[in-house]
Amino acid sequence: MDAGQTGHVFIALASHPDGALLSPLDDAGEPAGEATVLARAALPAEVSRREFTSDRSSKDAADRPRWVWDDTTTWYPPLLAAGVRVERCVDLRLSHAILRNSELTAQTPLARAVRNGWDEPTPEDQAQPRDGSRGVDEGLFDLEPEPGSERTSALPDPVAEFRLQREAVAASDDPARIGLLLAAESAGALVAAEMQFAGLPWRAELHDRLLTELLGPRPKPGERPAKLAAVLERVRDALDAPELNPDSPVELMKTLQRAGLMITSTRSWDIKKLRHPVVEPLLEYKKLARLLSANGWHWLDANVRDGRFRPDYVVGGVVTGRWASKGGGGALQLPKQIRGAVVADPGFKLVVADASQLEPRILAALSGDAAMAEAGRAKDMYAAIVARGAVKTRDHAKVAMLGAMYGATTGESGRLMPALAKAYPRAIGLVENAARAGERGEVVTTRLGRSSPRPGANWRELQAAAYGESSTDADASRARGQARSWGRFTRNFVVQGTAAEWALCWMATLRGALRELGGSAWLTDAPHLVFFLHDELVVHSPAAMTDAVVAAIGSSAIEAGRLLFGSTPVEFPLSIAVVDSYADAK
DNA sequence: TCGTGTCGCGCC
DNA sequence: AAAGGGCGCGACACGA
Repeated sequence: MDAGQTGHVFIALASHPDGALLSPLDDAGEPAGEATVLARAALPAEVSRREFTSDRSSKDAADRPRWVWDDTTTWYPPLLAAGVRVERCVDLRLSHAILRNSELTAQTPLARAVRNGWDEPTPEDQAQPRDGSRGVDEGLFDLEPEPGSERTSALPDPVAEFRLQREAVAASDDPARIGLLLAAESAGALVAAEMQFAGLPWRAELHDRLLTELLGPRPKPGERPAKLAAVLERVRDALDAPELNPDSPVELMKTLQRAGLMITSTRSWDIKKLRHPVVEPLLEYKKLARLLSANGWHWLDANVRDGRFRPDYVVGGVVTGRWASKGGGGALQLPKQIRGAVVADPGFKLVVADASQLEPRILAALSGDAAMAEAGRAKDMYAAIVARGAVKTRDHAKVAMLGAMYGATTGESGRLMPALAKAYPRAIGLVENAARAGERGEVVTTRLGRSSPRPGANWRELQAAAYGESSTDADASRARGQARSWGRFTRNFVVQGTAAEWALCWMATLRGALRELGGSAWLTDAPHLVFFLHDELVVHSPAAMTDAVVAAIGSSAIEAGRLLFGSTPVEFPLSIAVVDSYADAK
């Protein structure tokens, strides 16, 4: 992957009454050839032609096109469905969101412009009744949309926007970093579309078997499965409450209190601390009930088709730059209990890789703390922290590092902080500074230039009021609490956000390597990404090619570290497993 | 009966 | 071993 700074051919795609308008552009977004109009139906063939007439074997990639479009989620799926992949793109909507907020581009015309269509969420996110029905009052002022024009008016001219974006990058405090971030984000958008197209291999019959083992056979609608019902009876007996419905927190809390238990919540973690015969069956009930409602037969029916689970990934859906998912899938929360349903196709393997202790390593590299970076060279960073003598045990090292990144102040984690700060002053100083900035309402920024949002109007009013003459102690206390809370957010933002950048670079680099490995084979016949979970990814690969895939995953991780940090002593080790079933990884 | 808010819990 | 960050979702609670 590269930052797209120089030498590339850009081709903007825009909706047009007759189909699509193709506009060749140069680095600055100025016309670099004649614009042409194509019928939509002719677009895949033309995109394919432009991709393949590029000289793939050349080391100089200057003539490979970079497709410039408003939104990857609207342009790319139809191309994939037509059997056409693209190598690179510029996703203007995602790029705009980054440039609009980044401290690195704050002084540019793009960032200073009034909010416009590019600041709106992607069209799919806008309210649309799920079942297609409309309320009676809706539509009174609706005009009949012209055929094919639904999206045309959604976003302004992509060529003008692209020009503004190139200008903003060039004028930024660090064009290489922000350029890399935009390239990585756009590559992520391509991966997300390709992963949804390919789908995660999912064996419904194995899922059903897992559910049956844990819950009992699939019950009639409205009934509890047998094993869940049995556990429920044990809960009711233990509390002498034959009608109890533990799914109701209110009811459960009252019943527990009636049984003499001092409790103010019904969370498993709180219930675990009680000593009462109900604890064991109740925790068991909660676990099984959760499985049934979140990933039971209903989930299976709704989300798995033709042996594939195809989640909706939302690139940049989290303010820190992590991905989110939407729809009933819950793709980023797949419980370990059901991962046994994810099984490679015949002749294929799953290559599952995750970055070990990613966030503490990111902090070490980001801060340039030589002592922590030294620990960050080790395969087990926490053990290395113990070896330095900062803390006594590996568990302490882990809890202390988590506390440093999340902002723990109390408990064991809080008590360990002074020792950690003494051993690693620069690293801890970095997160402390980020926290103080947040408490003052200021913005913090990741390694590549993604900036945190500013706190909302309520927060600012609360802070201002705390300093007013009529403020009470309660006002001041509440304001302090809110300020610290925002500080914990900005503290975590720099680490989580930079880790997300590392993961994006890792995945984008790997995507390119897998494409090389696949040669002329179509996406799903060659090794291809099928899942991504913050610091973990899964490649579905022909069994004969897994050695090469493992090597590519490793070299991509090294490249990601180099892209973000240049030369750093910190290493980013992976644990990689080649398996048939996802449940067998780790 | 509906939409919205809260809780609890899955993942990192 | 702690209760600190980020999410999405289902179920329940509640008010219109």
